[in-house]
Amino acid sequence: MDAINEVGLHKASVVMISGKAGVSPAIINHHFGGKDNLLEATMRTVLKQLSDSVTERLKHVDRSDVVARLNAIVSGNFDDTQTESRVVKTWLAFWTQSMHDEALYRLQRVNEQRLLSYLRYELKQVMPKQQAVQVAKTIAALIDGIWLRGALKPEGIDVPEAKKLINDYIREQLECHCNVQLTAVPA
Amino acid sequence: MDAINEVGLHKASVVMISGKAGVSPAIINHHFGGKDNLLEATMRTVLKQLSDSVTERLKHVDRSDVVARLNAIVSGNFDDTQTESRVVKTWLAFWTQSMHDEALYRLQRVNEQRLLSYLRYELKQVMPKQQAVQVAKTIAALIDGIWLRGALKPEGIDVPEAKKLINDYIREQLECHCNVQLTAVPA
Amino acid sequence: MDAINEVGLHKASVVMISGKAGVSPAIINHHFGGKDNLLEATMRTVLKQLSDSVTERLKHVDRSDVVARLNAIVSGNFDDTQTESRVVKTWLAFWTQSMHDEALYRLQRVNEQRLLSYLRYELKQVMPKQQAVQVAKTIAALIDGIWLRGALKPEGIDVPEAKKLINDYIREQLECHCNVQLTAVPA
Amino acid sequence: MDAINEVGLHKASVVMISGKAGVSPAIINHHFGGKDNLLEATMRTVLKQLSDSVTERLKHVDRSDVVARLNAIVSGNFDDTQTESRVVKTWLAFWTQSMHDEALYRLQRVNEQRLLSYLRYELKQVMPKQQAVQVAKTIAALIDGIWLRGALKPEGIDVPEAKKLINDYIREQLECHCNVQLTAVPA
DNA sequence: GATGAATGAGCCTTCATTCAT
DNA sequence: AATGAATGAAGGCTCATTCAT
Repeated sequence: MDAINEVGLHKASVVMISGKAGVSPAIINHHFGGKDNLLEATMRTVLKQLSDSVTERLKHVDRSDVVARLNAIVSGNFDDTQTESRVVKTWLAFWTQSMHDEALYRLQRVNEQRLLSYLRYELKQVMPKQQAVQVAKTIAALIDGIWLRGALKPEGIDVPEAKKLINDYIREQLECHCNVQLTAVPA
Repeated sequence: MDAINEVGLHKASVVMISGKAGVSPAIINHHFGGKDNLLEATMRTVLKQLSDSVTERLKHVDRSDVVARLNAIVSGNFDDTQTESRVVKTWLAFWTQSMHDEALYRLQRVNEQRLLSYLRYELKQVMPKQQAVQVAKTIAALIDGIWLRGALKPEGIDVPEAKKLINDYIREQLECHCNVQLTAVPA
Repeated sequence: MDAINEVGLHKASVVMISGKAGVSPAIINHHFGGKDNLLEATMRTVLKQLSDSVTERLKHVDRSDVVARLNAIVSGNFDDTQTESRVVKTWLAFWTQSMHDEALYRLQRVNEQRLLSYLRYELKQVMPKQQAVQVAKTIAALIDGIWLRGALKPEGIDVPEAKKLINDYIREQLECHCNVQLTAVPA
Repeated sequence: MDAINEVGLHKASVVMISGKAGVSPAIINHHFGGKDNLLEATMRTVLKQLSDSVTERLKHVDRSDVVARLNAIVSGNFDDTQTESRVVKTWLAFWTQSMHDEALYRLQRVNEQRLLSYLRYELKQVMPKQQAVQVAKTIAALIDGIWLRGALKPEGIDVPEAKKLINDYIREQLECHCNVQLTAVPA
């Protein structure tokens, strides 16, 4: 990730990467079986961290407080581990690459669906399924859109602002359109 | 763009590109001065088309109908010229590359600001400046987020759904929070 | 020669040369039939100037004043037309190239012999033939050696010093070893 | 050097050179860091051999026998390692190239100065400093001039004749003009 | 006579990968 | 498990030269 951060995936040679890691280039092939697989392994780590960030936050939130749970999901997506410059650039390289690499594509797809699934689950507590699907898509798009726009700026992602914009949307969405209480009745 | 679509920017060699264009590899360097500059020139064309898509649509909308104008801007961003697979993949490669190439970065920055500027201008007709800034950011993020999520799917971008999600947000935003009429009074 | 002066023969492309000349690259091939032939034509011009420099000076010197005639030959070899940086670098490129190009080699050979011939002719007026041959070789070597050493310095050739060193040698040679008068008796 | 000998520096491609060496082209860049640096490394070797040739000969000559020491220096400059065709052509290519390559130029400059320095040191034992400087320059020019003229002939350098011409000059110079003994008095 | 557009061949260099140690 | 040396394949780019105009 440090190599990608500095020169981009394309110019991050195995020699450079192994140099930063303090090992020989050969060992990378030995362990990972090629540069492509190294990127895949790297992303598995990052995706695991993302998953952990979200589940960890959800643990500490009451299951019936939908807004808080949605906020927790959003917050997890903007965890420090995901907004560092080196991670952000690796993500973008991963996305670009996933369009031409089956293994990476599957990884990306799983992650994409997981976010939607988390969001839908919560939203369905307080609104009709069809609407929940739509709002989930919108929230997911907001997360990715803000994340992407932040990634493309040298200042990086403004995490507090990101959370504010998305959480504002969530609150308004539930206030304006739900004739239900914002806090779901416990199942 | 066809070459990027098929194998990605990295593996799209000058020979492959020139082959698709039916010319010699040398002429590409002669005219564009290298592969990097070719990508830049390509993106200039795409960005011009995006700009044209938006301005063309705005021309046919009453200046006082803010919602319609915002919808036109959104629609322009999902124009056919921007949602083709080959264009979408080129965009993503461009973004990734712009993080390590000054010339590309400037291009990307200009485009980013232009969208925000268009959105803010319209929103300020019907809401306080500070709020307009925020809503503009949210709409921009939605456009990019939905665009990105669509880009990463093999089915491509679902344009009608994209417009619906974003326009819903716009309508709700103006209905819920503006004590002004949705159609601005003519100046 | 300007192109060679700036970047060396190798990197002096036909485009660069034609640019400096204010013509199209194609015309160079049309007129000279290739880059190699252009170098040959250039050297023919330079060699003609060298020849003219010497003969012109000899015209103004009494045929019986051997020392003065030798000095004139030396002086001709350090004429302004031969000691400019652009000419000097072209000469050196020519020499290097002449080892692998038959046409250039012939040109170089003719010039080499001409100098020796001039020198021998004069020296034989005042010393035995065998000795004249040797001294001629030494003078020729001095001319080329000083010229070369000057060529390799950024300050260029110090012409007055060059002439002094060589003419000193000539004078001493004729003073020390010739029991003949320094001025030959008219034939 | 074999490649330069056969086709000249320009046409001596890395592939040809590596072919002659029985290795892959890539290893040349790996070890030397490019074709330019390979030439530099080659010349360092040649210059070291030249330096060794001279110092080795000087070791076996009495410090007080100035003529013999000068002859030794001359002889060292016409050592077998310096007069082979492949070395001679490499030298000439090196000179030509040194005019447009900073690293090569420094190398060339050091070598040039070293010869003058050696010569001056000996000459100052038997003549005034100012005169020693001049004679040193003349001897150096003779060495280079004869070397160059020999280089340009297909027969190559006639080493015995070269030494004779230069040593004759040295002897005459010391006989004619020095009111000192040819053999310096021991310090 | 002169040119601009275009090309094909070739070169230097990079780099992921292999293999003997 | 780890490495240093080495390689083969490929890529971007340059350039002398050609050709229709």
